[in-house]
Amino acid sequence: MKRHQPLIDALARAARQLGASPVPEFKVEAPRDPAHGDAATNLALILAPLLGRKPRDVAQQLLQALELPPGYVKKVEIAGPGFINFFLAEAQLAGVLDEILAAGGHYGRSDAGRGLKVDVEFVSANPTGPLHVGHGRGAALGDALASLFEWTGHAVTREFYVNDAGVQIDKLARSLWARVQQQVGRAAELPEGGYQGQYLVELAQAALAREGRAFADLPPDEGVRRCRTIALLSQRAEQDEDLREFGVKFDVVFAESELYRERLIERALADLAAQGHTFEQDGALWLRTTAFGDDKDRVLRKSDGTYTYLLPDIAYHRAKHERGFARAIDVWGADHHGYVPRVRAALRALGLPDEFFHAEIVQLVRVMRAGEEVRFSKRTGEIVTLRELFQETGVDAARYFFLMRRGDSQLVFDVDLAKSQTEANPVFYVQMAHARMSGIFRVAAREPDGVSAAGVDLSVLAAPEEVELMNELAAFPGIVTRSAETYEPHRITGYLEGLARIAHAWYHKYRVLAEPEEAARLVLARAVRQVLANGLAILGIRAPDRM
RNA sequence: GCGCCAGUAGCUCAGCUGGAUAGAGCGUCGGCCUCCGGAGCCGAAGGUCGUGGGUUCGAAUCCCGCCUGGCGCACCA
Repeated sequence: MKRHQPLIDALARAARQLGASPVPEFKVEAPRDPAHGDAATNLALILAPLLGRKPRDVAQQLLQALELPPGYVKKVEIAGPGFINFFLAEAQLAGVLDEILAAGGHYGRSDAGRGLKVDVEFVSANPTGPLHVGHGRGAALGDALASLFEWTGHAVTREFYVNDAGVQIDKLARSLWARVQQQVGRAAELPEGGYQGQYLVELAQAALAREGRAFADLPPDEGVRRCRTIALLSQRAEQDEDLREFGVKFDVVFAESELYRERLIERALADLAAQGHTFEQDGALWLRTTAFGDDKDRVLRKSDGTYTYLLPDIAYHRAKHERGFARAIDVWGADHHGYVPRVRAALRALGLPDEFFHAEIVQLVRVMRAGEEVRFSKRTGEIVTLRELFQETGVDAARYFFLMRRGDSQLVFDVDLAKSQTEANPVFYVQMAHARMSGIFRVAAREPDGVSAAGVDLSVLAAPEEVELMNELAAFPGIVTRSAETYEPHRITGYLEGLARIAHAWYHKYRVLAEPEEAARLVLARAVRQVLANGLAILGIRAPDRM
């Protein structure tokens, strides 16, 4: 049942009695300021112009017509321009605690997604080098989004796409071959736009050590071919290991080469052509994406006969649809955002529904250390790798920092703050709140899960901080739903910081153990601990019992 | 030039399917340790919400113009 449903129903009935038919949409929500009660509605403000009366008069009449279940509210008042504020009875407020204890690790889950199959593709880094901090942000965000969809009742697949068939891999292979030659003292130059990172030097040394010096004397074609396999496997293995340690696990790793092997690319091309969406010009084959919302037409097959990247991507997304997904969500870096309209247009051309494809764009990450920006550039070989970052800050802090800003705002990652063990560090602050709640049970020598609300008088939880806590706890399921709907995990971090703040203040001001309110406060402490843990679980961050 | 994203406190950012006095953290200043963890808590100062219009009873939030920054505008990926 939706929160405050009895209130919503009663208000709607009252509105009908005043002659509003149909009843317009109105809100019942928790006011920002606790002094405005536990729930407030703008119904009178909405109704006033329709009824041609002043909002406060309408509010007055609504209250006269309002019939609520007995014992539901403690106090009702008309405030401001015509808001109606409700102060709920303690027993009503405390109902959320029963709910949380009963649901446990499921509190906040919903079936809003009705089992819809969703594919979340993220990271999808080219296998041409180590993962950097930008990939880390994509990894944290994609994983959290996937988790949010699970929490809202979707059937989720986490997917990684490997570009193992493009020209970048050729460059990588030839770069490695050049490094091999250099290792044996030959003057070889990296190819134009090749990969300059130190990791290829190390890989060349490892390859020579394993294959022997004869490896460097292979014919160039054969050597490059071998280098391609060596580089691909080694880069993929390293990326997988980084991701594993970062706490991200993929259900599917899909290789571009599979699209060729399965002839999905030719099929996509043939279907597009058969439907008359392609044309030839200047020796190339074009897709008429302008007919589907793009601002210019795009080349599918270049005049040299090779395909552009767009075509495999079309085939790939269509394959996702054919695999049964109702939604395909791609987490992409900001440098790819211009690519969205043409993919969308192409999928329209193939007749896929518009809501099938969603690209979530992640803006760039700047790393700050000791007040200065740490520069990184893949081209010059100087980079901040994801691994370096999370080894320094810890995985929890890194994930949290990547998630605490909206994806479409640029992120300044303060390494010193992420490492600090103080209240200034939000992830520490939230985890500390969980540890403190756990500490109460440790001192009481009780298992948190053994605490029950049965037979406990929860109406003694009447302190302002306690009312605020219960309202905050009750808001959690709505936050999860909204966060999933808007693709915004940062709503969860913001919520957790708010909940932690109230929890710390409550903990500091009131004792739990050896007080007359002990039984009720233990119930509250368990509920707070549970919701903190659930929120952290969505983000893939540990909820420690002690720090 | 065109497109996307952003511009909110000294700094980093929330708030954006319109709602009450625009919030948090950092930093600054000032309080609080017999007491479940002071690894914490409480308070103060600090804002023309880039800017100019518009819609509305009501705009940080919606619409339009302009300014600034990032990214993108390939027969690259």
